[in-house]
Amino acid sequence: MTKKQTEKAFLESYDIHDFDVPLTSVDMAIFTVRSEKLQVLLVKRAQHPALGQWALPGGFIDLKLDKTLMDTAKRKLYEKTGVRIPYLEQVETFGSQGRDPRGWSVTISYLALIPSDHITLGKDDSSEQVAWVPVDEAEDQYPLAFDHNRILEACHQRLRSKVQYTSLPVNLLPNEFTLTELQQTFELVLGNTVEKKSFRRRILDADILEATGNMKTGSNRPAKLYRVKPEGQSHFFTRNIEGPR
Amino acid sequence: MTKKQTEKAFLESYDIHDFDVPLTSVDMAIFTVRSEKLQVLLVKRAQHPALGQWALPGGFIDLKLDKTLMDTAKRKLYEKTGVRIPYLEQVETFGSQGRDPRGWSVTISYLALIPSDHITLGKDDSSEQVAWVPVDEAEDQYPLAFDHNRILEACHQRLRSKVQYTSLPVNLLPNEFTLTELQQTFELVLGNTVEKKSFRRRILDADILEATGNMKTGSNRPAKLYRVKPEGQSHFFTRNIEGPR
DNA sequence: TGACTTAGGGGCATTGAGCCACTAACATAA
DNA sequence: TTATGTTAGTGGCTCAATGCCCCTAAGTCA
Repeated sequence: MTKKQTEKAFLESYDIHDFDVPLTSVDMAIFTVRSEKLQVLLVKRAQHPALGQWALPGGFIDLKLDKTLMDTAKRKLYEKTGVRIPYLEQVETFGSQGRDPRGWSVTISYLALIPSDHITLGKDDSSEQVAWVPVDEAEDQYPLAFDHNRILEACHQRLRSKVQYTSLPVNLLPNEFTLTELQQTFELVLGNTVEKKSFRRRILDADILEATGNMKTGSNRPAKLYRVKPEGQSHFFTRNIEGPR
Repeated sequence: MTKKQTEKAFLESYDIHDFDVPLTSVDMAIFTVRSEKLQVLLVKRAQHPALGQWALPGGFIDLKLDKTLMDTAKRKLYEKTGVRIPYLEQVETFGSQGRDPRGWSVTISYLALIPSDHITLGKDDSSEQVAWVPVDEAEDQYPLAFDHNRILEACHQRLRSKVQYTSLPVNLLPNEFTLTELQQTFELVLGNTVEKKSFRRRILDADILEATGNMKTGSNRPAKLYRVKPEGQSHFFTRNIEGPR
């Protein structure tokens, strides 16, 4: 018997149902900016366990539909928001004996950023109650299901941390935006102010934006409109931005 | 019937064996410095699938023994190296339909750093063949089992990236070390040279080391010995280090 | 036409890193 | 005892990026 035949025989006799394995799911923190606040999407659980509690959207891997974990995340995001191509990044995997009453479970958490003008709730047929909640409120005033408060904090922390040295917040804005809007979005995510000149120098030197020539009009000098260059999605800067002391 | 009773009933009737779930495991890249090279621990698989191929150490979660994913990682690390308290960090979770011939599978990867003087191979009773391999060789010349080449690259990349702005490499050295040894370790991990003065300024300004007063003797000026301050395990710097142009 | 508001940039001060050369402290050999 | 070689450790200049302040630009509106 060759080694290959042996492996084939092994695989034929293998059945995962014979083993004790953890439950494995995907949960995600979907962020956007609404009413000048960083907000996160929550769903009210329509099923046991934790029925009726607020939770991060998520669910099990569909072994038929999904080819990768990212597929599961994309599917969930689309079901909840109707957004197909957002910024999506894996954050951290939580797994323990007690985090789900059903037993040993593992959840892979994802961070999603979607533009504020792309929100179309209710594509989902699960008839779950869905709400956008300011992140600070969600962290401090909502007792989320399972360990979702911890997951949310991990995602929020990752977001804040990456904003220090990347251009991530462009994914929270519509296609076209002004530098002032971009700066305000940075400030929202960072939670502190940013020095205007340093910010503009940094963004423009990074060469990730292109002006669209149009102007945004108001009762003052119009601002140039920019959009992200095709390959400029996630640029890394060299230093931090800090506000005035 | 109250809500709580309903949940209890739900949990009693719940059986994970009724569902299709992915296989879930933990794999890890254990790094150390040997012969002035960054090396990684590989094991030769003693079981199907991929029997006889080199792979990263890892295995399934023991739902009885392990309370968290970190426990699984610690247990595996101890089995292979005899090290109990290393630097251990979760890196990335890989999950897909095809990465394991047994079917849909998920693996949570961990990065471990152990001091070069703590290595005691063979605590394991699995009688697997175990080897330290220079990382570059492992990546380029070893066709690892499953998607372990990709996992190794992710861990290696995470390590290199974090060395840019943290003091991680102290975990690759014995308790006491000289600044020159520390610099050499940084250079090994980074793959390029580091400017001496800048390096020392940065490390000492960070205030994460304390001199032990002793000196290391040689045929030249003795170097001060340092050790990591109790709470200085993983300091974050503000900027990058770069070698001469 | 002047007041008001936000966009955008000029230019200097400050800070931290790169760099090189210099001194310090040992062993060893003449 | 002294010269020599080697590595440890530092002083101090240069350069580049950022912080900071304030000026100008370009609109609306009364």
